[in-house]
Amino acid sequence: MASTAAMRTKRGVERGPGSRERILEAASTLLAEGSYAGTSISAICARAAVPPTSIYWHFGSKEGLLGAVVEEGADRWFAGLRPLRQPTGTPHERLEQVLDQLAESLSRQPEFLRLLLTLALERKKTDPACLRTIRRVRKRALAGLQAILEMAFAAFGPARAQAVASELVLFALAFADGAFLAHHIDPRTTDLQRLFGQLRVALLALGDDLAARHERGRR
Amino acid sequence: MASTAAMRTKRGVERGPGSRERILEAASTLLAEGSYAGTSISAICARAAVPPTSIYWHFGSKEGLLGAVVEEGADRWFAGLRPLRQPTGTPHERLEQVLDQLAESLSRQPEFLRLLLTLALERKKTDPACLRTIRRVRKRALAGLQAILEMAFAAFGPARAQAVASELVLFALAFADGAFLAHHIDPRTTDLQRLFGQLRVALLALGDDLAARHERGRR
DNA sequence: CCGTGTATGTAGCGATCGTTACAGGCGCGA
DNA sequence: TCGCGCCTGTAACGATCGCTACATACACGG
Repeated sequence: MASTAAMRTKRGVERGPGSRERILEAASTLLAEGSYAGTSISAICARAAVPPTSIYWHFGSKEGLLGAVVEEGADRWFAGLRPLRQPTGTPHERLEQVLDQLAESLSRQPEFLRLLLTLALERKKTDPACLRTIRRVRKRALAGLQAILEMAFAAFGPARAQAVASELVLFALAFADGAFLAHHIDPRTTDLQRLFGQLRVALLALGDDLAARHERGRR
Repeated sequence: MASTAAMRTKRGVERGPGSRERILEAASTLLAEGSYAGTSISAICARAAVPPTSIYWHFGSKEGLLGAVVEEGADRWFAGLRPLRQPTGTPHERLEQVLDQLAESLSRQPEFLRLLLTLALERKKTDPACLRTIRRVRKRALAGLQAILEMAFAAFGPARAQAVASELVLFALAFADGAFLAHHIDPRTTDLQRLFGQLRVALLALGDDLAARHERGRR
């Protein structure tokens, strides 16, 4: 039943030779390079060196496994992000530092991102729970991005910086997704560094544009 | 064999009550909202009201059907794009007109785009033929986008406009992909119009930035 | 009328899918 | 030593997968 995964005690988790973690790792990898329907339980078993029954004991079903992969994968992914150093200098320099760190963090663990994008695209009708998790992860990413942008636009003053950042955060995330996708489709002709450099220029221009418009609106 | 689909004569195609087209349409729809592995032949048959043998007669295999869907879907998609009117006015106004038309054209037939993105994300290891087609479609889209951007930056002069456009075309496409994805994931909180408006400001700023840099490099 | 080629319909192939029943190994408290 | 709960191993379930052998229906040139 559904309670099996929840009722695991400390002792049980400690004793096992990490089979649960191996399953999650294998499933995460295979799901990221295939699709949900295209990733079979038996393939996950083979990769994790585990009998099918172990998967069902830990996660109850294939859907349950997917949920755990997304949920715990998100935790691990956010935990793996390098904490950002406080940027210094002009807004231009601040953005450059901060976007460089971001791009590096993103390209360091692309697997989970690919998994999320795949799931978001393919699971239109089914599994609202998974979609909810995806949206939650996305919200968390947006919050992180917003903090980054606020740092970069801090020269505008805190209130203005926050307003500008919240306006631009969706733009930045959409672009980051698209750049990631382009790199996935055709890594040879996709220069991520140049793209993120262009993003920096674009964000600065958008920030100035917004600031000017706010200024004009205030009078 | 593989020759079955190729050796269809004019007469045969004319006679059929459009079963081939019904299959393509059904497959395209189902593939776009599911995944390749998750879309079964029987589901396509049910939707197209066609026996499985018809699919195999027309396309030889599931892979063959996928290839035809992508190939002919691309043709139909490009054919369905509204021909762009020649923009007028300042670069700002030109870009606005041209991006508005583009956004409208994109949102009018999102199905094929979703299909392409799904396939691009999920089919990492397998099927190089399909990936090649995806890249070709992408190249065609890039060429179209480039023409659009050249129109918008025509005020820079033809040579400069072309240089600027070829620099920015990857940026624009990445952003368009990302915006499309964001809208797919969470349509409620994604304002495509605003995003494309921001893209316009960003492209103009990037164009100016590039022009200034070229100017500086020339001296 | 017959023969030919195009396209559909019927029935079922072996393989694999997600899942489960059930027995057994293992480490623990009693 | 025993029972008990955690976790693994064996074997198989019914369903569905992609695919095919084969017969049939229809339109045509001869």
